[in-house]
Amino acid sequence: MAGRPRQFDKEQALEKAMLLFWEHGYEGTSMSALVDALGIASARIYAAFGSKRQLFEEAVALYESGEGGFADRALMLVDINQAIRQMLRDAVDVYTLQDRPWGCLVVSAATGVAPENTPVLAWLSEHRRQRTQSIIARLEAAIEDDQLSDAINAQALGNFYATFLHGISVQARDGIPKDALLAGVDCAMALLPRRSGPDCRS
Amino acid sequence: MAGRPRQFDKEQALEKAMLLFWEHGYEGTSMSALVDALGIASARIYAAFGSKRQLFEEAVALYESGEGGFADRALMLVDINQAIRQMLRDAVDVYTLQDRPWGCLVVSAATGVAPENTPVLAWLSEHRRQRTQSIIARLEAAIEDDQLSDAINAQALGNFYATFLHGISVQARDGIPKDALLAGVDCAMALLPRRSGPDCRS
DNA sequence: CCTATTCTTTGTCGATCAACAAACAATAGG
DNA sequence: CCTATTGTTTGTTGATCGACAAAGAATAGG
Repeated sequence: MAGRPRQFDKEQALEKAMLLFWEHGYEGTSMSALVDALGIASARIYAAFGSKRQLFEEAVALYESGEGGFADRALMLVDINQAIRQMLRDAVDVYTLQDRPWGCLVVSAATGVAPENTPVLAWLSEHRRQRTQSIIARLEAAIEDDQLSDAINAQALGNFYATFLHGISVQARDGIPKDALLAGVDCAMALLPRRSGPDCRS
Repeated sequence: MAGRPRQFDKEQALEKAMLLFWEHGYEGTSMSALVDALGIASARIYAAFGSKRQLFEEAVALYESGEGGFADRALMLVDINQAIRQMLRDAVDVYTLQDRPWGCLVVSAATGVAPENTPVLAWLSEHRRQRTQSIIARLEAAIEDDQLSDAINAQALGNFYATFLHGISVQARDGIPKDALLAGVDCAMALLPRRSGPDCRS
């Protein structure tokens, strides 16, 4: 191996890029904005990441391995009630962090995109659908596990929680205070009974 | 009064513009796209509407006087249960119309905007906050009216429904089928008791 | 008909968009 | 030290962005 060593921290640059995409979305983040924020020339960005699109995808991967991965982590809890509650509370936490853009990168960056960039939109949409499926799968596992009554419609309830989760992102981006969001979460949790109580049969 | 009469239908043009903004957001809709869709030169658009920004605001007003006004209309129903249910079901209806863009214009057009256009973002955010307040006000009126127990926290429950409502827009835009969304709505309605049942105390 | 007023067309403005080419700089292996 | 390789800098590409100026076309009141 030979060649001149890289003079900037790629990981550090990627994180800065992620924050920009998080705040302004895919198209809202221009190359010149990236050049300013990362402190490196555009040609270097292309050399290191290939294209704006690839840089964005790496940024999303970084997001999901960090702040954005809360849902997957919470859903691993053995108790279904704790799992869902943790997921929603973490969502509120992450979406209202003081030194980060409000809301979810994967939700926020998705809309307001010119026709030529709709593939980006579809790609993010797939991410969100995946999240919905994870929630449904977790509920089904809980029913299998006898943590939840098998009278419960996992599909419907999972869609409900996914919808609510994505709604939190919109609300957080609008600056709705954290405690207001948490109060909403408490409401939503009332729909998850322990084998009896208010349910969500089909 | 004198002068050459306008040769195109302004209302018709505005509706086409609204559909474009609905689908692609504010920045995602370029002037040239508007020129193509409206079939009139850009200078005519500026003469008729002033600026892209003003055209957008007129488009949003048109949206809210039509499809987007379902929430205000539903919340006028005397029965609180019917009002909330109607609002959520109408949301699903409007956000999944076959010949319209999926999701809500006011939610979708808001994100993914370059820094110089953040005022547009804030303006739409204010619209959404207004919607949240309408829901809370309606719940408070129902408590006053004795339709709901005064043990209910209207603030929390209103935030919950607003969050869920905005989540529906995200889900609909992702192509989640209408019946799945309606199943989620049924879940959410279980949180609105008639003076007793599962509640949402503070 | 004449003139003031309004609409419409054509053309273009400077700025910015994402992307890259070519030249220069620095390192590694030999 | 030499050369192949890779990183960096500079400058520019054609396209497109939102916005408008200027000139021509069509109507009204007089």
